[in-house]
Amino acid sequence: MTQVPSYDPAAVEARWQERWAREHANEPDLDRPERPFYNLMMFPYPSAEGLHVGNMFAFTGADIYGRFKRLSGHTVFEPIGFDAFGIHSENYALSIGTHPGKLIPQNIDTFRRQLRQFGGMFDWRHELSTTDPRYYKWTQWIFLQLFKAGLAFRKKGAVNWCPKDMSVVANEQVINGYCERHPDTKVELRYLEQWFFAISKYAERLLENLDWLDWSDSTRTLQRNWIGRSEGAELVIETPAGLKLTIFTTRPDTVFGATALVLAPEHPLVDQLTAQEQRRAVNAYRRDAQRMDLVSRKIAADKTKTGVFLGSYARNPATGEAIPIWIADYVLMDYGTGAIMIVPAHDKRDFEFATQFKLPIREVIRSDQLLPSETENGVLMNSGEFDGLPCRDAKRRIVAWLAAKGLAAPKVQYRLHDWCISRQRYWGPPIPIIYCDHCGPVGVPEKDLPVELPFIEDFRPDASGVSPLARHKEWYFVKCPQCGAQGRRETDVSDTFLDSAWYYIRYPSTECDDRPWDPKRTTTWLPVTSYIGGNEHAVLHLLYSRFITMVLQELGHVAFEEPFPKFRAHGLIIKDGAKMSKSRGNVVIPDAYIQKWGADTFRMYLMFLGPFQEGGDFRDEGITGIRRFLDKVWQLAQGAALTPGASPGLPPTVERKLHQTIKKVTVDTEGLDYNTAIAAMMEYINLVREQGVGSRPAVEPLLLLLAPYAPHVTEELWAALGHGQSIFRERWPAFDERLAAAGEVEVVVQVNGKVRGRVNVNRGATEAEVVALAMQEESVKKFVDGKPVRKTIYVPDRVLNLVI
RNA sequence: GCCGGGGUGGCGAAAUGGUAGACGCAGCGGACUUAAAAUCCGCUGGGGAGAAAUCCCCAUGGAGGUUCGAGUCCUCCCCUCGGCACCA
Repeated sequence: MTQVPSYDPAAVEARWQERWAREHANEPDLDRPERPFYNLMMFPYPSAEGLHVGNMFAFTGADIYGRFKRLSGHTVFEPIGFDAFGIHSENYALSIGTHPGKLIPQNIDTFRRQLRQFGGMFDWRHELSTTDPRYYKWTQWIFLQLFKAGLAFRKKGAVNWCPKDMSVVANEQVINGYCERHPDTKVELRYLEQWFFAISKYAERLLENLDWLDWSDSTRTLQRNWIGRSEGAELVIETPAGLKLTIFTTRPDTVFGATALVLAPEHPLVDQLTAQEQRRAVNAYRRDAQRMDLVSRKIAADKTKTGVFLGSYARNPATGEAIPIWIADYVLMDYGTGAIMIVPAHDKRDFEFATQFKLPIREVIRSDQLLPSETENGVLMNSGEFDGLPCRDAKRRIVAWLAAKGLAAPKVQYRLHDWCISRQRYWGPPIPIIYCDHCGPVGVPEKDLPVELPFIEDFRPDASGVSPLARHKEWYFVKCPQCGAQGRRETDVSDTFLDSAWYYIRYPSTECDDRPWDPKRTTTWLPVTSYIGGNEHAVLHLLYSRFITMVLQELGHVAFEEPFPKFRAHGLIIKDGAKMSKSRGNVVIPDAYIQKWGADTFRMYLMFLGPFQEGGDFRDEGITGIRRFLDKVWQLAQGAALTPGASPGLPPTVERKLHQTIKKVTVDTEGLDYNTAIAAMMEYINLVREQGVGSRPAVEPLLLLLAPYAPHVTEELWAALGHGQSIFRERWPAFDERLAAAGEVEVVVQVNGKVRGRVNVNRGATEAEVVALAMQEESVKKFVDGKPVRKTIYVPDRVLNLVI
């Protein structure tokens, strides 16, 4: 027997990576695709640490899917790029005393090398970086489109200010009141004028479309919760002095039980509503509330309620009774109208507040539950003509009754806030606006784009609330494009999430310089066919991208309103039971593993760890199992390559297993169930080896099934078997349902639901035949014990249950 | 507090309401070897009976229920991970 060459992953992988690059094997003709398939994965932020295992896990899962689609006859476009602007990069550059403009290109080089090494099917011709002026020129252009449409506007308001980042951060970047990037730093409340995008106008559409998007349920749920739709009513509350206040409630049915009106401390009508003798107390309380950052206010949820009586009264719109007006910091100015009616009997917080300040508690709902009850399943009481009505009906009836008096209107309220995109930092695309004393904020004319980010050495931010760019007068002062007077540039840059909100539209058109994207390419390739990424972006990137796409569609720039009709969330790779993070020091860098085991083994190992869509705990003990499997494949294929002459056909058991395996791997790969697909291939090769069938008909289909998972070694073996062209130009094997079905099956015989025996029958045997056979089995007879069989249940080809 | 996902051998995990634990790791025994590694073969949830082939009982976080039959469906509870959180 001739000796087969041994499997040297490093050599095999280097050879094929070089060849793929040389032959432009992964750069499809985007203008003449066959069944185009846009396979997108979330582009990485090029950190200094390099690609970590979490990235690899995500990219491998997406890459397998892309390669599978390519073998299935699609022209697959699988681009990659770098989300390289942003505070992450800037902070890191600051911490090591370098400039992000120098740091980022180095990091990108590292990422490129790593991305090639793991064997991704990337089309490098279409690589992009958000920091490239050729890219962010169009990010700025998108800002201008929103500005022109009135969807980008300036607003002064309470914003989250991170003292470490020395910048405003979005609501989405605040976690429990702490900065997303500085878990030990509380975010402060500041009142600043900022640029906002009117995403809340799109709340309903963003929510509705979730019903038909083919997305992981987990992601859809996260977005729904984030948008936070509440149905209720706005009620108008009048004061004896004739002032009108609007409150929002989801429980208009409880209005008869409202015993006080409570406003947020910042509410604009507080001054007017405060009686002379309460002025000092009220002002003191307001000052305290102002000083408090958002965090303390949020954390105060478990603390005793605080508040101050304004000394004035309003009328309960239902009863006409005078109810006291208070301010309390548990009422938030940025939700609803900043004012609420309190119904202590049927709301936990209102109950706490009323108890604290000895306000009356009036029950208006009767239910079986203990009080105070927040039930919506009760029946009204103490509510005049509405007594006896179930809550649901009462809601409608009471709103209609008050509406007739001009005191109510149905209202849908969302939790989603407008998107604050201003950042008082350096490392981002400058917001393309010029302030003019005569014309106000004026958009930079499109012909003058990009507004290039100047290279400045002193990019360090300060606590002034003004971007470092403002310190550079030559850049800062500029003529107003409208009237020619001296104007000033906007010195804030935009949020990184704006960069990543449209990169997928740019990818197919990276060559374009006169337009953000080529219309024909865009029609061919978008929306994205399949998007795979992490749920950590469910409410940031994915929501912003949907919003930007909706706006672009409305403005006529693209023809689709949803960018990602199909999205799958992959799981999280954790280490020792915890999320990987630099602070925990448990980040796994893949390079050493790839060096030791090879990219193919590492790819498969990551996919075998657990279900792709659930993730798993990274531990490297199991990796040998994958390597042993690839060694077996190598031995088998090389053996077949060395066997001359015509190959004999497969024995029936192997042939059946082959078709079962093709079926299983096809279905599982399509469903991203990679762990079970790999298990099926292992079962197959175990059988082939046991049966000693090392021939081409046994091996070649296996190589095709394995190719998306282990692209390098399968290319090598495919070539060794004498094929002149890349395995990725071949076709995915088809399975024959009849061959996959066994001729003979084992039917389990149960007596009263317990397994008592097994009989072998031909597939499709009748119930009578199976019963007859079963009754001859000693083990079955023993349990039937001569008693009459009362009932038989037969599941064809699977199980027979005798009930006695 | 609210909304989701989970809880199955020593470990990672599999199971359209139909043989629980496929596949892999680790472990044990054997072959090869001076030896080790690698490789190959066998065993491997717990308990019990038997010389053995085999056979029986128990077992999917806990307690009930539906069903001929439940890891899977229903009710209640416990634990855990993730998201949101004074959102009216």
